[in-house]
Amino acid sequence: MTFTLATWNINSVRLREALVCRLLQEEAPDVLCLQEIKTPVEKFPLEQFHALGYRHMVARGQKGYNGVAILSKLPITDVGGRDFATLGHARHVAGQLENGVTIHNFYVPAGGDIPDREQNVKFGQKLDFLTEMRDWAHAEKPQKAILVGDLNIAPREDDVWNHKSLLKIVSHTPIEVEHLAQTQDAGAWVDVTRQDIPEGRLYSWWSYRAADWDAADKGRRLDHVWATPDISGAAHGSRILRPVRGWEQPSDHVPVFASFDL
DNA sequence: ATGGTTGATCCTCAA
Repeated sequence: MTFTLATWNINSVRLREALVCRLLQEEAPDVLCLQEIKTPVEKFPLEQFHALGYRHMVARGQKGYNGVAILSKLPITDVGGRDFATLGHARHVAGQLENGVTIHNFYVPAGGDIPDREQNVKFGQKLDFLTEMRDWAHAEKPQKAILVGDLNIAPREDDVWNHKSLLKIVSHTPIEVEHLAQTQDAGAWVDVTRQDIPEGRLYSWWSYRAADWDAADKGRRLDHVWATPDISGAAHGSRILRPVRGWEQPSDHVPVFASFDL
C-alpha cells in the first residue's frame, strides 16, 4: 500500500480553513500534518475536512499560539504529545497508523531574533527544545517512524537563498544546524526530502515582509520530512508545493509532500 | 543599518 503524507505550517487553521480544503481536494494526501493551528482543539474546524474524507485527527492545541494536528483519511491512534523543554506549549503530537507506522508532528520554537541565549531567552529555549528532542530520540530508538514539521532550521547551504548572509540569522546559524544534526543522528533519521531531491535549492518558507516574495525568492527550507532507516527506502516522490505560496491570503509556509510504499 | 507583513488577542507579542 502506498500512502502520501504532507506537512504544512498553516498559520491559523481557522483563518485558512478554505485553503486546507483546497489542498485536500487538489492533492488528496492520506495524512496532513499541520503546525501553528493557533487554536484549542475544541475550536478546530473539523466539519469540512470530515466531509472531504478526513475523519480521523490527533491534535494538541492552545489559544492563540502554536498547536499541531494530524488529519488523516486512515484510522490513527493518539500515542501522545510531549512538552519538550517544559515550555507549556502545544508543539508535538504523535499518531500511529494501522500499519504500525508512527508519525511525529513537530513545531520547533522559532527562537526570536538574536542568536544568543544570554541576550535572548527564546533562542536558548529553541536549543533546549532540540537537545530534548535529541535525548528523546536516543532513548526511544524510533522504528517505523516518520518525523515531520516546521523545524524552524534550514540546515544546508542550498536550503537558504544566501548561505553567507544568513549565518548570523536565526534558523541558519551554525549552532542551530549542529543541534538539528545531533537530533537527526540520535534517531538515525533520514532526510526524505533530500534523499529524493539531493541537489539544488529548496525552500518551503518565504517571509511576508518581502514586497514580491516570488521575484525576490529569498526562501528557506524550514519544513522537513524525516523517516527511520527501516522505512526510508520506501519513501519516494517528495515535492514542495511552491505555488501554494501564491494562493489568496496564503500561509508563509507551503506544504511538503512525500509518499511511502509500505 | 533598517524596515518590511501577518495573526490572535488584547491595545502587544510572536513569528
